[in-house]
Amino acid sequence: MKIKEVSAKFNISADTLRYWEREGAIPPVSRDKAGYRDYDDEDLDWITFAKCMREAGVSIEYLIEYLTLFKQGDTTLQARKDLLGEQLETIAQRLHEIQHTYDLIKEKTEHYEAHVEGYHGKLSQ
Amino acid sequence: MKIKEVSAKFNISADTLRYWEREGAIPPVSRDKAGYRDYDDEDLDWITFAKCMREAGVSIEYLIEYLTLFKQGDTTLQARKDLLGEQLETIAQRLHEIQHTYDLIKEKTEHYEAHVEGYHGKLSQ
DNA sequence: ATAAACCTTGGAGTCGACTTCAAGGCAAGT
DNA sequence: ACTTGCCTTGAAGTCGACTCCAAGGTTTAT
Repeated sequence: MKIKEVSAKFNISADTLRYWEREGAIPPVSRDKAGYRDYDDEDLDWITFAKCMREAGVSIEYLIEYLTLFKQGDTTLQARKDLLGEQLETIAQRLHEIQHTYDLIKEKTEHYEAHVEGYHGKLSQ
Repeated sequence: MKIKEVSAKFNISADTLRYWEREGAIPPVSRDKAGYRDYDDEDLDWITFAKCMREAGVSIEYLIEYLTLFKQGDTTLQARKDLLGEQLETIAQRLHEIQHTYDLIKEKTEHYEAHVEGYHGKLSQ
């Protein structure tokens, strides 16, 4: 799979895909005879993972750290688990913050609902 | 309330508080005779709001837009409600993304749990 | 065989959100 | 009066995460 297709499939710019790879947030993608990136299923799995993590606000640095451990093999299983656990904590916290804000805005919009109606009422009387 | 206290209370740097005000993400704070910022309850409410929103990933630009409408008075009630509704949408989406990532990592850590145990098992036998 | 549409790399540029700096004013304690 | 600590402003600097650019190679269609 070439970079443009991957870009379309994940809705991530080709530049970003190259950037992630350059930085070491995903493993190096193998190239075809022309020197073009040719993504295999494993590469796509890494992109899925990276995309999820980035969407949840996890930094590139963390991804690099995780991949670095991963490349070092089985002896880093515990370290990787710890790293993920740490992220899980952070994400859970973020989740609650956002939930909190969601509730606040929800309430605020309902408040507005009442006010705007009141305002319309005034206008129509 | 002086800037340092506010900074401590909200755990937001004084620089950031000044930055938000300068940008128009919160209303101008009145000054005492010395020219120092003196935050009143309303100011604190705005900071609470801004902090919540920022934590949920809402941009400074949005806050400026909201405050701009707010300053224009009651005629912008509907516009403000719309703006908040829009944000609510975005935040709900973000919430789901993060929830999704949370589940994924949770699963992954459990997976690791098994593997690490397996690994320990191998070692201890 | 030539153009159009891909791809490559290295490096520079951008953007949002701070953060730091420089130069200086006020204020409370000794 | 002097030091220490907090405050002010405007401007410049930083940082993370892209995003764009230049120069050039490949592939596909005409």
